Amino acid sequence: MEKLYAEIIIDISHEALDRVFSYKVPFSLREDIRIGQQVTVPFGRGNKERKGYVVGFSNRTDYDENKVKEILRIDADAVTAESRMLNLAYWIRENYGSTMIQALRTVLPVQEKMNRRSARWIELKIDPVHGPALLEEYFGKHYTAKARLLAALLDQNRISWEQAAHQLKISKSTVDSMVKDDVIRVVTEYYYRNPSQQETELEPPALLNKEQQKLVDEFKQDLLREEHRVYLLHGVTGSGKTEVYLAAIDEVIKRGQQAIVLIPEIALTYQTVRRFTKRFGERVSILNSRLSKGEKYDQWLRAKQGDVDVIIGPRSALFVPFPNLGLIVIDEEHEGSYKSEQTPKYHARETAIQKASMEGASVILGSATPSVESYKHALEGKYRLWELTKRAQNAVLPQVYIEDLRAELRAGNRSIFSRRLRSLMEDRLNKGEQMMLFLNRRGYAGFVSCRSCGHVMECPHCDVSMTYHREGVLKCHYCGYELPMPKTCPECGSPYIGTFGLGTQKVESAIYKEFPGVRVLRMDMDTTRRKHSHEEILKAFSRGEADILVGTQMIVKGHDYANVTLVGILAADLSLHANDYRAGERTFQLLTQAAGRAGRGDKGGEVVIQTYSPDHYSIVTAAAQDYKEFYRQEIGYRTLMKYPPVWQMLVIFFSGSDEDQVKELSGKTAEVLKRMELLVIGPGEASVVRMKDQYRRVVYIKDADYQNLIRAKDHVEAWLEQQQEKRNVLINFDFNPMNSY
DNA sequence: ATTCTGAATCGA
DNA sequence: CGATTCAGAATA
Repeated sequence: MEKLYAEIIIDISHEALDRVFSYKVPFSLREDIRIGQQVTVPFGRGNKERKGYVVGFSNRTDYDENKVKEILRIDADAVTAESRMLNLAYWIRENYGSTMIQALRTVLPVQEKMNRRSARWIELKIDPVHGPALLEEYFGKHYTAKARLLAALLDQNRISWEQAAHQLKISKSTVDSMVKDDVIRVVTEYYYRNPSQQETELEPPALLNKEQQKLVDEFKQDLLREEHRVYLLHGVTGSGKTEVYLAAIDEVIKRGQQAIVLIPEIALTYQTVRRFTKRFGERVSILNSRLSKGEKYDQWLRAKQGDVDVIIGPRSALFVPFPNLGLIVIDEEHEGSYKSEQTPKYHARETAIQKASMEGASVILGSATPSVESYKHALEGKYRLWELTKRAQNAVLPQVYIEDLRAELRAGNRSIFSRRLRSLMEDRLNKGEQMMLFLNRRGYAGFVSCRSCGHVMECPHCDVSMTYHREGVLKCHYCGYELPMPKTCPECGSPYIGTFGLGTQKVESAIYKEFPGVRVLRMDMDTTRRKHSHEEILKAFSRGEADILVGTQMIVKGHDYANVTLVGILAADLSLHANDYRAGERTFQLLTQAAGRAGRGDKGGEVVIQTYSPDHYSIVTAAAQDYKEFYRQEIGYRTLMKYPPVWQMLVIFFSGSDEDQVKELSGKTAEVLKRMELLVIGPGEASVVRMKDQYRRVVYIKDADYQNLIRAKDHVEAWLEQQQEKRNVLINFDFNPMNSY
């Protein structure tokens, strides 16, 4: 096609500009211009220079030809989005609701080309046999600098530029002169900045057990037949899922293809990367948000040029431009962090499956507690279900006790530890074994209220109760606002103002009080704010510097400690009564994982789950480590309540500083939707009515068909466009949300 | 998102 | 009557 006109997306995120604009391609650029390139174009009345992306070409235009402007230039130092990335961006925009430019920015994790790092070396160009003669000549002429360099080069055949300059005191003019005489040459070698920097020796692959081997064989068969499926690998903790990933990746690499490994949290990168480098050596790389721009660009380039086979990283690593992608592995696929918090709110699992189908690659989803979504797909045959039932290295399941906190209270036990937990803790302290106590709330106490009038201290910006921290401050966990703890009630002046509920800080104090002399480490958002504090605390614990590790959910992820033989979950109900439909699932996952921390060595372990709802199916099935029964109960609840994955759900979220405007717009939107014969709930207040001084309202839509929800989103977007009055209300779409609103 | 335009309002 | 402000329109 003649490239007379280019279709350009302008780099401005606004719905009104979220379409293509035609520009003339000047003759001088016709040879070089490509789809996906970043270009600079004049835009608007002032012909202000703007960046844009080429998304297509045409030899005619529907627009008034006299008004069509010319592309100014191609931005050579920008990264190009290949057409497959553009296609994926279109898909993300369609399925999650965003502007094209937001979707493009998502699939282009690296935006800008960085200078390559290089090293310069000086090498001998003449045959070394002529060296001594030349050296004589230099000495004769008192060319001392040249002689020094030549002598050094005869000794070791290459010398770095830095070494020559600093140690041998050779100036650039000396080098230039010798290069001119064809005695030496200067070579420039480019290298990649390497963020992983792990010197690990290669290890032979571990022998697979029968179960694992069967799955890997099946994977091989499918590859041979060019069948690219999605596999759900359901394996109990310690059943060797990673071995299966490694073997599958090995197969893909043998075919000359590459693999992406997604992991839920940056904190786990180090451990994971080490296992992969032990198997695949240098050809493994990482990509995450903590890398510098230069490091990111280099990893991106290595992948693009086929210099790495495996890339490991969180959600965003999905968009690495491998030339021939063969496999995407998603470890701990149930994790909420795979869903983006920013627009477009894409889910990495769904997006990975889409990407894989576009590029002819396979997907392996792995988890000990699969998401209800994935398990449903697996049972329906949409995914291939793989199961690993045997724990490796003869490890045994821990003994789990459920302790009813109501019964404790009736028996006169007012401590935060049940009688059983307390006696087991004493036992472990006597034996010198370690334990972990888990509580899903940081701070000292839940909330602060007045015993006389019932007034609860709330954040002035957020309509949530504030949390007491031991330093005598009240903190808002939503916006970070802090207040000194008042001496008297600000409402009635009564001095009887006090703390209620339980936080990790209070647990720590309670341990010191009930077990004097015990060594405790606490790990939560407040103690891990510094960059490596997370790893430092865990390392200190594994070195045995504490008897008890107290923490929020961050302590239950990964990390095996042979000496931990007791895990206490102090209040399992905290996550159970969160007001969203995933609360039961999250509780099950949390408890299963926490229980999995006990007895990773050969000592066997015990787990105590303290709860006010000992009969709840999430708790009972987690204690029994019975995923299938949990799924049966959970899917029943989801079916009954028309929740995902049985039905599909779209949340439209409104927020703004003017409460009336937010109310009006959300109300009107709901009316528009109700006319579409959709199941519309709301508008209602968000669970946090006001956050950072912004009023928040939500409308929920449910439908059996996801496509209908996309249609609803498109309809609302079009309708909003028509609304004339100036909008000061922010509107967000979230499909099948992971967190509550 | 940003800029330009023309109408409405303001101050003398 | 010119200056200033503001809503609205257009962006190729």
